[in-house]
Amino acid sequence: MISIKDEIAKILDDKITGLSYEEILDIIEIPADPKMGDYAFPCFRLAKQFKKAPQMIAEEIKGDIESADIFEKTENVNAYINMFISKEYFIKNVLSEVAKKQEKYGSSDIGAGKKVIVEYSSPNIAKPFHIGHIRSTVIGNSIYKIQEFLGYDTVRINHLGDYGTQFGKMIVAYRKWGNEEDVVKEPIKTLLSYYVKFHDEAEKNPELEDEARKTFVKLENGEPEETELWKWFREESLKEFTRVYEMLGIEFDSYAGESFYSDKMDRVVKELEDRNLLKDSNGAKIVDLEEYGLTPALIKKSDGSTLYITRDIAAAIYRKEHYDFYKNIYVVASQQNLHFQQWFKVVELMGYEWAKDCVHIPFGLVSLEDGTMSTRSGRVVFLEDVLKRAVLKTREVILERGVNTDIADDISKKVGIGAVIFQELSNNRIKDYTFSWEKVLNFEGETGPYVQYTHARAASILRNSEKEFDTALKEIDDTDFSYLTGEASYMLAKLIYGFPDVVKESGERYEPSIITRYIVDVAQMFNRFYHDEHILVDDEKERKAKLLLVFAAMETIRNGLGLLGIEAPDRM
RNA sequence: GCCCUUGUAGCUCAGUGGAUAGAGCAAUGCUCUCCUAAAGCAUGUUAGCGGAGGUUCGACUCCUCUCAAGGGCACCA
Repeated sequence: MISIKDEIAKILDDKITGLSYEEILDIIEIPADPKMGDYAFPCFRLAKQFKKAPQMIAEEIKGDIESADIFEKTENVNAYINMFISKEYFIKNVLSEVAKKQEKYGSSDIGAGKKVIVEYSSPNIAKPFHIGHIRSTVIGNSIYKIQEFLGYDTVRINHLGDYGTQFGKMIVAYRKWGNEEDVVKEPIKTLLSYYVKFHDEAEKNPELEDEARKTFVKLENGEPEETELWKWFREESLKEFTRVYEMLGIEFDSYAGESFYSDKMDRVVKELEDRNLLKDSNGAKIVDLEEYGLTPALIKKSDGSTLYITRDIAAAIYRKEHYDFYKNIYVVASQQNLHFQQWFKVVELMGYEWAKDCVHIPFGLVSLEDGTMSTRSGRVVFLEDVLKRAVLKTREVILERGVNTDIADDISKKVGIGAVIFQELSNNRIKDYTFSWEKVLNFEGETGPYVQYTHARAASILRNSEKEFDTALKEIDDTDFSYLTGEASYMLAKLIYGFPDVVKESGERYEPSIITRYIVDVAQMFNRFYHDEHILVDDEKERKAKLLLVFAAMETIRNGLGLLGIEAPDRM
């Protein structure tokens, strides 16, 4: 696709002395109101340099460029040079590009040959997968998809919380009160009940804590019995997590969790010692970070055991050596900001220049209407329940609308789950929010179902005129795009044109909501076009041109939804 | 006490220096003999962007101070 902005920059660069091509490119903007043009070049910045009033400069430059054939017209308004692009030229440019790229439209190869690791989801074994976990899971998945679309080689890592003293507790509790059948039947719930019981009992009988610690040491030392139990807990938990991942359509390349690094931590401690970074403090070993304005990083407890900061450092080193990443991304709650700042700094002090390539992508907190979530007190909303209810609600709506029952199941899954994901990815990830059933089950306005519905409408039109659309695609060079210069169709084409930049921006900022917002805009504009203009008109040339626009809108929405991890059903 | 984040319409949120600050929800009215009404259209002197200073030709956007809410601050992860 021809970059219109580049074309304009070239034209301006020929006429303006004293500004580089890049500077010009940087100044060109898109006016807030399309009535003011497709692109604008504000001249205020040039006033000092040229020692002239901005209005005059604008007038002169305008005179120099107005004859260029990509412009329909140019205007000078309050020192802005407003440029109107020739509509047919513009539309042809965009629609040809979408027709050529199709499911690849919006993608890029800027990441070619570079490896990006995305760590996300990372639930704790034997603990419920609740609504709080949706954030890392869904945001991380979308970030992975966006990076991949930008051409990066990606590795998806689920850094399971499968290690630590808690497993000593679990093993002790299981041996005391557990039973195999219950665990197999309902692993998470059962294991959690053991865990809760352990804490209750430990209050009366503190020796249990000791026993748990000793048991964890046995596990660390690879004692067969403990290892066997631990493996079993892990597998049973994973089965349950996998069920949710399947519903969400999420996969991982690696489930190397905390336990995977258990034998890789001595090396970290040794390197820290060799570099004289470790200090004794109240019997514990720390890295003092005071001169960087951070509290100390606790590497080893006074009892000699390690902490998760050490595991994260070991994991990062392993990943660098094993994958040689270009970026190492952690999609983890903002509560852990300090933790990441600390260990990124420690890795830097260890002399690893790649410390700068590690990025923490924080996100805000989810709370419930009656307060923060608490597993122990039962104040928790299970993610699986949310997904199931969304699917059920969708099914009701579908049946009301008289959709064929044999496709109802498939569609209600795609739409229901899509609604939940879409909602999650609608706002800037840093915002906190309160979970509400009413909100997650609302399907009107700026929601997933709205966008999917728009896509289904477009798909339906193309289905109804399949053969004609095929020939329109083949004969795209002969298309008369003047039929698409109406307000809604031209604005729609302009929006579609912006998709590749939107993908890049959301990739650079690790912000999926940019795409969510954008596809809502595309859907809104498509719906306006759909109402304003009849698409399957009698005139063949007009019909073909319109079909190409419908196709471009549909592809853009479909590709955008794909980047969010949401399916785009062809009918609903 | 220190550090981080957030504070924009009744509600939920967009808007990472540029032209009169935008959506959705909620409210009222209208549009299905016409490509799917999970849609579209119209109606708000709806907020001057928590507050005060400053930088800039220009600030919701950058800086300083301040208020409020959330999170974090060593042997949990």
